[in-house]
Amino acid sequence: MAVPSSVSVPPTASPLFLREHEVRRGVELLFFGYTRLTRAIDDGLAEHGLGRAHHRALYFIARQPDLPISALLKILAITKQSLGRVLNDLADKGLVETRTGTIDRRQKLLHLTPEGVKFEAQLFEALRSGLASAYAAAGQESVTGFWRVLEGLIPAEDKAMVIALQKDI
Amino acid sequence: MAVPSSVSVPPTASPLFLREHEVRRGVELLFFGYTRLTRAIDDGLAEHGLGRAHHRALYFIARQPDLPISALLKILAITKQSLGRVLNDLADKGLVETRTGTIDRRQKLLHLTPEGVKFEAQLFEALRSGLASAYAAAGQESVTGFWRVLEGLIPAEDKAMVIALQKDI
DNA sequence: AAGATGGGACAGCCATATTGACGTATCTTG
DNA sequence: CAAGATACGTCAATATGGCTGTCCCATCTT
Repeated sequence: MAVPSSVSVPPTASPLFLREHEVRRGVELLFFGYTRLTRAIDDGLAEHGLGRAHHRALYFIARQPDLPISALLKILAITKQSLGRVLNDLADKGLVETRTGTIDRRQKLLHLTPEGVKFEAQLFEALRSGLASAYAAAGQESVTGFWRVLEGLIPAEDKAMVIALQKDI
Repeated sequence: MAVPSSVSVPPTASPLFLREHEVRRGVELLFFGYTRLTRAIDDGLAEHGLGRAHHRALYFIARQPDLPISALLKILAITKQSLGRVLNDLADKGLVETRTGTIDRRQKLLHLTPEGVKFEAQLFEALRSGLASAYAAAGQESVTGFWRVLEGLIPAEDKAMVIALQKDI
Protein backbone atom coordinates (compact mmCIF):
# COMPACT_ATOMS: atom_id res chain seq x y z
CA MET A 1 0.00 0.00 0.00
CA ALA A 2 1.28 3.45 -0.83
CA VAL A 3 1.77 5.64 2.20
CA PRO A 4 0.51 9.17 1.70
CA SER A 5 3.47 11.35 0.91
CA SER A 6 2.10 14.21 2.99
CA VAL A 7 2.67 12.49 6.32
CA SER A 8 5.18 14.56 8.25
CA VAL A 9 7.31 12.13 10.15
CA PRO A 10 11.06 11.64 10.12
CA PRO A 11 12.18 9.51 7.20
CA THR A 12 13.44 6.94 9.65
CA ALA A 13 9.96 6.23 11.01
CA SER A 14 8.94 2.63 10.47
CA PRO A 15 6.16 1.81 8.03
CA LEU A 16 4.28 0.18 10.88
CA PHE A 17 4.18 3.41 12.78
CA LEU A 18 2.96 5.29 9.73
CA ARG A 19 0.15 2.88 9.33
CA GLU A 20 -1.23 2.89 12.87
CA HIS A 21 -3.64 5.74 12.18
CA GLU A 22 -5.10 4.15 9.18
CA VAL A 23 -5.44 0.84 10.92
CA ARG A 24 -7.19 2.33 13.93
CA ARG A 25 -9.53 4.19 11.67
CA GLY A 26 -10.40 0.96 9.89
CA VAL A 27 -10.94 -0.92 13.13
CA GLU A 28 -13.27 1.74 14.42
CA LEU A 29 -15.24 2.18 11.24
CA LEU A 30 -15.67 -1.55 10.92
CA PHE A 31 -16.89 -1.79 14.49
CA PHE A 32 -19.36 1.07 14.22
CA GLY A 33 -20.45 0.28 10.69
CA TYR A 34 -21.08 -3.37 11.40
CA THR A 35 -22.83 -2.90 14.71
CA ARG A 36 -24.99 -0.04 13.51
CA LEU A 37 -26.03 -1.85 10.37
CA THR A 38 -27.02 -5.01 12.19
CA ARG A 39 -28.84 -3.03 14.85
CA ALA A 40 -31.30 -2.00 12.14
CA ILE A 41 -32.91 -5.43 12.11
CA ASP A 42 -33.19 -6.05 15.84
CA ASP A 43 -36.71 -4.67 16.12
CA GLY A 44 -38.02 -6.79 13.29
CA LEU A 45 -36.45 -9.87 14.84
CA ALA A 46 -37.74 -9.11 18.31
CA GLU A 47 -41.30 -8.96 16.98
CA HIS A 48 -40.95 -12.65 16.17
CA GLY A 49 -39.07 -13.50 19.34
CA LEU A 50 -35.87 -14.13 17.42
CA GLY A 51 -32.30 -12.88 17.75
CA ARG A 52 -29.40 -12.15 15.47
CA ALA A 53 -28.25 -15.74 15.42
CA HIS A 54 -31.56 -16.63 13.84
CA HIS A 55 -31.15 -13.93 11.27
CA ARG A 56 -27.72 -15.12 10.22
CA ALA A 57 -29.05 -18.60 9.57
CA LEU A 58 -32.13 -17.24 7.82
CA TYR A 59 -30.01 -14.99 5.65
CA PHE A 60 -27.69 -17.67 4.37
CA ILE A 61 -30.50 -20.14 3.80
CA ALA A 62 -32.27 -17.49 1.75
CA ARG A 63 -29.08 -16.93 -0.15
CA GLN A 64 -28.45 -20.57 -1.01
CA PRO A 65 -31.63 -22.60 -0.97
CA ASP A 66 -31.09 -26.32 -0.43
CA LEU A 67 -27.98 -25.62 1.56
CA PRO A 68 -26.90 -28.68 3.55
CA ILE A 69 -26.42 -28.16 7.26
CA SER A 70 -22.71 -28.86 7.05
CA ALA A 71 -22.29 -25.95 4.63
CA LEU A 72 -24.14 -23.61 6.94
CA LEU A 73 -21.94 -24.75 9.81
CA LYS A 74 -18.86 -23.78 7.84
CA ILE A 75 -20.28 -20.41 6.92
CA LEU A 76 -21.31 -19.47 10.42
CA ALA A 77 -18.32 -21.13 12.08
CA ILE A 78 -20.26 -22.18 15.17
CA THR A 79 -20.85 -25.61 16.67
CA LYS A 80 -23.48 -28.07 15.55
CA GLN A 81 -25.26 -27.74 18.88
CA SER A 82 -25.51 -23.96 18.67
CA LEU A 83 -26.81 -24.11 15.14
CA GLY A 84 -29.19 -26.93 16.03
CA ARG A 85 -30.99 -24.78 18.55
CA VAL A 86 -31.30 -21.91 16.11
CA LEU A 87 -32.64 -24.14 13.34
CA ASN A 88 -35.14 -25.77 15.69
CA ASP A 89 -36.45 -22.34 16.63
CA LEU A 90 -36.79 -21.38 12.98
CA ALA A 91 -38.53 -24.63 12.15
CA ASP A 92 -40.90 -24.21 15.11
CA LYS A 93 -41.82 -20.76 13.83
CA GLY A 94 -42.53 -22.22 10.41
CA LEU A 95 -39.81 -20.21 8.69
CA VAL A 96 -37.44 -22.98 7.65
CA GLU A 97 -37.94 -26.52 6.35
CA THR A 98 -35.64 -29.31 5.28
CA ARG A 99 -35.82 -32.00 2.69
CA THR A 100 -33.67 -35.09 2.39
CA GLY A 101 -30.79 -34.80 -0.03
CA THR A 102 -31.07 -36.71 -3.27
CA ILE A 103 -27.48 -37.49 -4.06
CA ASP A 104 -26.70 -38.10 -0.37
CA ARG A 105 -29.69 -39.10 1.69
CA ARG A 106 -27.88 -38.34 4.93
CA GLN A 107 -28.00 -34.65 4.15
CA LYS A 108 -30.86 -32.37 5.06
CA LEU A 109 -31.17 -29.51 2.65
CA LEU A 110 -32.43 -26.30 4.17
CA HIS A 111 -34.86 -23.92 2.54
CA LEU A 112 -37.23 -21.18 3.63
CA THR A 113 -40.98 -21.60 3.74
CA PRO A 114 -43.06 -18.92 1.99
CA GLU A 115 -43.41 -17.18 5.37
CA GLY A 116 -39.66 -17.48 5.83
CA VAL A 117 -39.05 -15.89 2.46
CA LYS A 118 -41.37 -13.05 3.35
CA PHE A 119 -39.76 -12.47 6.72
CA GLU A 120 -36.24 -12.58 5.37
CA ALA A 121 -37.18 -10.12 2.65
CA GLN A 122 -38.58 -7.78 5.27
CA LEU A 123 -35.37 -7.92 7.30
CA PHE A 124 -33.27 -7.57 4.19
CA GLU A 125 -35.10 -4.39 3.36
CA ALA A 126 -33.72 -2.78 6.51
CA LEU A 127 -30.19 -3.82 5.56
CA ARG A 128 -30.70 -2.73 1.97
CA SER A 129 -31.89 0.65 3.03
CA GLY A 130 -28.86 1.24 5.24
CA LEU A 131 -26.27 -0.07 2.83
CA ALA A 132 -27.79 1.43 -0.28
CA SER A 133 -27.71 4.91 1.20
CA ALA A 134 -24.11 4.44 2.27
CA TYR A 135 -23.28 3.24 -1.25
CA ALA A 136 -25.07 6.19 -2.77
CA ALA A 137 -23.29 8.68 -0.53
CA ALA A 138 -19.89 7.15 -1.23
CA GLY A 139 -20.19 6.51 -4.96
CA GLN A 140 -19.55 3.42 -7.04
CA GLU A 141 -15.78 3.68 -6.98
CA SER A 142 -15.77 3.74 -3.21
CA VAL A 143 -18.03 0.72 -3.14
CA THR A 144 -15.50 -1.20 -5.18
CA GLY A 145 -12.77 -0.25 -2.76
CA PHE A 146 -14.98 -1.20 0.17
CA TRP A 147 -15.41 -4.66 -1.30
CA ARG A 148 -11.76 -5.04 -2.13
CA VAL A 149 -10.55 -4.27 1.37
CA LEU A 150 -13.12 -6.54 2.99
CA GLU A 151 -12.17 -9.36 0.67
CA GLY A 152 -8.61 -8.94 1.85
CA LEU A 153 -9.74 -9.54 5.41
CA ILE A 154 -11.09 -12.98 4.63
CA PRO A 155 -8.55 -15.74 5.15
CA ALA A 156 -7.68 -17.75 2.06
CA GLU A 157 -9.36 -20.90 3.35
CA ASP A 158 -12.70 -19.09 3.65
CA LYS A 159 -12.54 -17.12 0.44
CA ALA A 160 -13.88 -19.86 -1.81
CA MET A 161 -16.96 -20.13 0.37
CA VAL A 162 -17.71 -16.42 0.14
CA ILE A 163 -17.21 -16.35 -3.59
CA ALA A 164 -19.48 -19.37 -3.97
CA LEU A 165 -22.20 -17.40 -2.22
CA GLN A 166 -21.95 -14.62 -4.74
CA LYS A 167 -21.43 -16.47 -7.95
CA ASP A 168 -24.91 -17.78 -8.60
CA ILE A 169 -27.10 -14.74 -8.13
CA MET B 1 -24.96 5.45 -7.15
CA ALA B 2 -24.23 4.46 -10.71
CA VAL B 3 -25.40 1.00 -11.63
CA PRO B 4 -22.89 -1.04 -13.63
CA SER B 5 -23.90 -0.89 -17.27
CA SER B 6 -23.05 -4.53 -17.80
CA VAL B 7 -25.97 -5.81 -15.75
CA SER B 8 -28.25 -7.67 -18.12
CA VAL B 9 -31.77 -7.00 -16.90
CA PRO B 10 -34.73 -5.53 -18.73
CA PRO B 11 -34.68 -1.74 -18.70
CA THR B 12 -37.88 -1.79 -16.71
CA ALA B 13 -36.25 -3.46 -13.71
CA SER B 14 -36.53 -1.37 -10.57
CA PRO B 15 -33.40 0.21 -9.10
CA LEU B 16 -34.01 -1.75 -5.92
CA PHE B 17 -33.79 -4.98 -7.81
CA LEU B 18 -30.63 -3.91 -9.53
CA ARG B 19 -29.09 -3.11 -6.24
CA GLU B 20 -29.89 -6.31 -4.39
CA HIS B 21 -26.72 -8.04 -5.55
CA GLU B 22 -24.51 -5.30 -4.43
CA VAL B 23 -26.23 -5.03 -1.12
CA ARG B 24 -26.00 -8.76 -0.42
CA ARG B 25 -22.36 -8.69 -1.34
CA GLY B 26 -21.77 -5.88 1.13
CA VAL B 27 -23.70 -7.62 3.89
CA GLU B 28 -21.70 -10.79 3.43
CA LEU B 29 -18.32 -9.17 3.15
CA LEU B 30 -19.01 -7.09 6.23
CA PHE B 31 -20.04 -10.18 8.15
CA PHE B 32 -17.05 -12.26 7.13
CA GLY B 33 -14.56 -9.41 7.25
CA TYR B 34 -15.61 -8.25 10.68
CA THR B 35 -15.85 -11.68 12.25
CA ARG B 36 -12.60 -12.93 10.77
CA LEU B 37 -10.70 -9.83 11.79
CA THR B 38 -11.92 -9.94 15.38
CA ARG B 39 -11.26 -13.67 15.59
CA ALA B 40 -7.57 -12.85 15.29
CA ILE B 41 -7.41 -11.55 18.84
CA ASP B 42 -9.39 -14.25 20.61
CA ASP B 43 -6.36 -16.32 21.48
CA GLY B 44 -4.51 -13.38 23.02
CA LEU B 45 -7.56 -12.50 25.07
CA ALA B 46 -8.16 -16.05 26.20
CA GLU B 47 -4.63 -16.22 27.60
CA HIS B 48 -5.66 -13.56 30.08
CA GLY B 49 -9.10 -15.01 30.70
CA LEU B 50 -10.77 -12.14 28.88
CA GLY B 51 -13.32 -11.90 26.09
CA ARG B 52 -14.14 -9.56 23.26
CA ALA B 53 -16.18 -7.29 25.45
CA HIS B 54 -13.04 -6.62 27.44
CA HIS B 55 -11.11 -5.86 24.32
CA ARG B 56 -13.63 -3.33 23.10
CA ALA B 57 -13.38 -1.43 26.35
CA LEU B 58 -9.61 -1.74 26.41
CA TYR B 59 -9.36 -0.51 22.85
CA PHE B 60 -11.37 2.65 23.32
CA ILE B 61 -9.69 3.47 26.61
CA ALA B 62 -6.35 3.15 24.85
CA ARG B 63 -7.63 5.39 22.11
CA GLN B 64 -8.88 8.16 24.36
CA PRO B 65 -7.09 8.17 27.70
CA ASP B 66 -9.02 9.86 30.50
CA LEU B 67 -12.28 8.91 28.88
CA PRO B 68 -15.20 9.27 31.29
CA ILE B 69 -17.36 6.21 31.77
CA SER B 70 -20.38 7.92 30.24
CA ALA B 71 -18.47 8.47 27.00
CA LEU B 72 -17.47 4.81 26.86
CA LEU B 73 -21.08 3.82 27.43
CA LYS B 74 -22.12 5.86 24.41
CA ILE B 75 -19.40 4.38 22.25
CA LEU B 76 -20.15 0.78 23.13
CA ALA B 77 -23.91 1.29 23.35
CA ILE B 78 -24.36 -1.24 26.14
CA THR B 79 -25.84 -0.82 29.60
CA LYS B 80 -24.02 0.52 32.63
CA GLN B 81 -24.31 -2.87 34.32
CA SER B 82 -22.71 -4.73 31.44
CA LEU B 83 -19.88 -2.27 31.19
CA GLY B 84 -19.45 -2.27 34.97
CA ARG B 85 -18.63 -5.93 35.03
CA VAL B 86 -16.17 -5.59 32.18
CA LEU B 87 -14.40 -2.66 33.81
CA ASN B 88 -14.22 -4.47 37.14
CA ASP B 89 -12.59 -7.42 35.42
CA LEU B 90 -10.07 -5.15 33.74
CA ALA B 91 -9.34 -3.34 36.99
CA ASP B 92 -8.90 -6.65 38.82
CA LYS B 93 -6.37 -7.74 36.23
CA GLY B 94 -4.48 -4.50 36.71
CA LEU B 95 -5.03 -3.33 33.14
CA VAL B 96 -7.25 -0.29 33.74
CA GLU B 97 -7.33 2.42 36.40
CA THR B 98 -9.52 5.43 37.04
CA ARG B 99 -8.92 8.82 38.47
CA THR B 100 -11.45 11.35 39.65
CA GLY B 101 -12.30 14.05 37.16
CA THR B 102 -10.92 17.51 37.83
CA ILE B 103 -13.56 19.69 36.26
CA ASP B 104 -16.35 17.35 37.37
CA ARG B 105 -15.50 15.29 40.43
CA ARG B 106 -18.41 12.92 39.78
CA GLN B 107 -16.65 11.57 36.74
CA LYS B 108 -14.17 8.74 36.77
CA LEU B 109 -11.68 9.05 33.98
CA LEU B 110 -10.42 5.78 32.60
CA HIS B 111 -6.87 5.05 31.54
CA LEU B 112 -4.69 2.02 30.99
CA THR B 113 -1.95 0.96 33.37
CA PRO B 114 1.46 0.29 31.84
CA GLU B 115 0.53 -3.40 31.67
CA GLY B 116 -2.74 -2.41 30.04
CA VAL B 117 -0.90 -0.37 27.44
CA LYS B 118 1.37 -3.30 26.72
CA PHE B 119 -1.49 -5.77 26.44
CA GLU B 120 -3.57 -3.52 24.21
CA ALA B 121 -0.58 -2.97 21.95
CA GLN B 122 -0.11 -6.70 21.65
CA LEU B 123 -3.75 -7.23 20.65
CA PHE B 124 -3.61 -4.28 18.31
CA GLU B 125 -0.69 -5.87 16.54
CA ALA B 126 -2.94 -8.76 15.50
CA LEU B 127 -5.53 -6.34 14.12
CA ARG B 128 -2.86 -4.24 12.46
CA SER B 129 -1.40 -7.22 10.75
CA GLY B 130 -4.77 -8.32 9.34
CA LEU B 131 -5.93 -4.90 8.25
CA ALA B 132 -2.59 -3.73 6.92
CA SER B 133 -2.33 -6.69 4.60
CA ALA B 134 -5.88 -6.12 3.38
CA TYR B 135 -5.01 -2.45 2.80
CA ALA B 136 -1.86 -3.41 0.97
CA ALA B 137 -3.65 -5.88 -1.27
CA ALA B 138 -6.42 -3.42 -2.09
CA GLY B 139 -4.38 -0.25 -2.56
CA GLN B 140 -4.77 3.22 -1.12
CA GLU B 141 -7.68 4.23 -3.30
CA SER B 142 -9.68 1.25 -2.21
CA VAL B 143 -8.91 2.06 1.40
CA THR B 144 -10.42 5.49 0.93
CA GLY B 145 -13.54 3.96 -0.54
CA PHE B 146 -13.69 1.45 2.29
CA TRP B 147 -13.68 4.28 4.80
CA ARG B 148 -16.23 6.32 2.89
CA VAL B 149 -18.79 3.54 2.70
CA LEU B 150 -18.38 2.63 6.36
CA GLU B 151 -18.80 6.24 7.37
CA GLY B 152 -22.07 6.23 5.51
CA LEU B 153 -23.29 3.36 7.66
CA ILE B 154 -22.91 5.34 10.86
CA PRO B 155 -26.07 7.20 11.85
CA ALA B 156 -25.78 10.97 12.02
CA GLU B 157 -26.17 11.03 15.79
CA ASP B 158 -23.12 8.79 16.24
CA LYS B 159 -20.92 10.35 13.61
CA ALA B 160 -19.55 13.13 15.80
CA MET B 161 -18.41 10.55 18.31
CA VAL B 162 -16.48 8.57 15.74
CA ILE B 163 -14.86 11.64 14.28
CA ALA B 164 -13.86 12.77 17.77
CA LEU B 165 -12.03 9.48 18.19
CA GLN B 166 -9.97 10.11 15.11
CA LYS B 167 -9.26 13.79 15.30
CA ASP B 168 -6.61 13.89 17.99
CA ILE B 169 -4.15 11.24 16.94
C1' DA C 1 -18.22 -55.69 6.76
C1' DA C 2 -15.87 -51.63 8.67
C1' DG C 3 -15.22 -47.12 9.03
C1' DA C 4 -16.23 -42.33 7.83
C1' DT C 5 -19.58 -38.80 7.46
C1' DG C 6 -24.07 -36.05 8.09
C1' DG C 7 -27.15 -35.03 11.31
C1' DG C 8 -29.56 -35.01 16.03
C1' DA C 9 -29.86 -34.82 21.03
C1' DC C 10 -28.81 -34.57 26.20
C1' DA C 11 -26.44 -32.27 29.95
C1' DG C 12 -23.97 -28.69 31.76
C1' DC C 13 -21.31 -24.51 31.48
C1' DC C 14 -19.70 -19.69 30.26
C1' DA C 15 -19.78 -14.92 28.39
C1' DT C 16 -22.30 -11.15 27.50
C1' DA C 17 -26.06 -8.81 27.25
C1' DT C 18 -30.73 -7.18 29.28
C1' DT C 19 -34.33 -4.74 32.83
C1' DG C 20 -35.56 -2.72 37.13
C1' DA C 21 -34.60 -0.76 41.43
C1' DC C 22 -31.95 1.64 44.60
C1' DG C 23 -27.98 4.43 46.72
C1' DT C 24 -24.42 8.10 46.94
C1' DA C 25 -21.67 11.89 45.55
C1' DT C 26 -21.53 15.94 43.04
C1' DC C 27 -23.01 19.54 39.96
C1' DT C 28 -26.51 22.92 38.32
C1' DT C 29 -30.13 25.93 38.67
C1' DG C 30 -34.28 28.49 40.43
C1' DC D 1 -29.63 27.33 49.82
C1' DA D 2 -32.83 23.74 48.39
C1' DA D 3 -34.25 20.84 44.64
C1' DG D 4 -33.36 18.31 40.97
C1' DA D 5 -30.35 16.39 37.52
C1' DT D 6 -26.31 13.80 36.52
C1' DA D 7 -22.31 10.34 37.03
C1' DC D 8 -21.34 6.27 38.87
C1' DG D 9 -22.00 1.82 41.51
C1' DT D 10 -24.48 -2.27 42.77
C1' DC D 11 -27.99 -6.08 43.74
C1' DA D 12 -30.99 -9.41 41.63
C1' DA D 13 -33.04 -11.81 38.05
C1' DT D 14 -33.21 -13.16 33.21
C1' DA D 15 -32.14 -14.05 28.13
C1' DT D 16 -29.17 -15.15 24.32
C1' DG D 17 -25.86 -17.41 22.07
C1' DG D 18 -21.97 -19.47 22.30
C1' DC D 19 -19.04 -23.75 24.20
C1' DT D 20 -17.51 -28.93 25.56
C1' DG D 21 -18.34 -33.75 26.02
C1' DT D 22 -20.84 -37.67 25.02
C1' DC D 23 -23.69 -40.74 22.66
C1' DC D 24 -26.85 -42.04 18.97
C1' DC D 25 -28.65 -43.29 14.23
C1' DA D 26 -28.70 -43.37 9.17
C1' DT D 27 -26.18 -43.49 5.22
C1' DC D 28 -22.22 -43.45 2.22
C1' DT D 29 -17.59 -45.20 0.98
C1' DT D 30 -14.09 -48.55 0.63
